Amino acid sequence: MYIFVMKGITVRHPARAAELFHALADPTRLEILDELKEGECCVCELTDRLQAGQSRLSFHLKVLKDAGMIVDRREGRWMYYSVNAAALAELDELVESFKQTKRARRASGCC
Amino acid sequence: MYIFVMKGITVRHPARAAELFHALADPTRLEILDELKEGECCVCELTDRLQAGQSRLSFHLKVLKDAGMIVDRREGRWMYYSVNAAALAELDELVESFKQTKRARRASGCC
DNA sequence: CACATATATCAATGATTCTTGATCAATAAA
DNA sequence: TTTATTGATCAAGAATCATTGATATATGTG
Repeated sequence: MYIFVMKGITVRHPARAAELFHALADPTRLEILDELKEGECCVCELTDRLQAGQSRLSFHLKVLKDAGMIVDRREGRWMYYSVNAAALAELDELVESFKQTKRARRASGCC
Repeated sequence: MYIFVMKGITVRHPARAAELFHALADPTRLEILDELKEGECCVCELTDRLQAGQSRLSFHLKVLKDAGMIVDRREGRWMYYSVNAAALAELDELVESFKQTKRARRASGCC
């Protein structure tokens, strides 16, 4: 489960990295993020735009929130969600980590 | 299922993006990638390093390969796997896409 | 050819995830 | 205080995913 987002903490934590990627591993959640990147948005608005049932949307918002991808804010009876910039930075860092230290492995002789 | 990796094709395809992220949403697969980023590697070597059973490793390699994250090459009886640079570029592009067009949504009035 | 090795695939099982509809909690308005 | 609205949570079922052990498919060697 998501605890906090901090620069540099993720690369050596496959479980946390997997959680973050899992949050992104669903078309509905990607569509939610696609909406949220335009700015903060309430659930009812997302329901309209994504043609998704309320509990289904709520489920996916929870996954995204638990992973730290989005944050919420209550205003009256509305919940407003928005993308968490820190998580985007964390994602960047993770993707960068895949590219590091590509040194030559010994050329021949397996196992 | 994965078909091909091409710059620019993914951002508007949530199903493809989800497949790519799903491939990364597992600690074992992240550990595989962590090994592969050091260079091409055969399955038996991964089995040793990751302390994972052969069929389990084979399963995860297939998921990564189907998603286009890695490529394979046969040499004699060994299969060598390595990271697919094009997929890394695609990932970069996807993460970038989360940051685009953060224009202000209308300030008040929900639904 | 017979045998060994490396790896893929298959089948069964258990675990996790997603969807749906129902209910609950909080807030606001009449 | 009753009623409406927004959204979270819960329970059940379906779908997907991961693990394991067994078997199949190369490929190479004697």
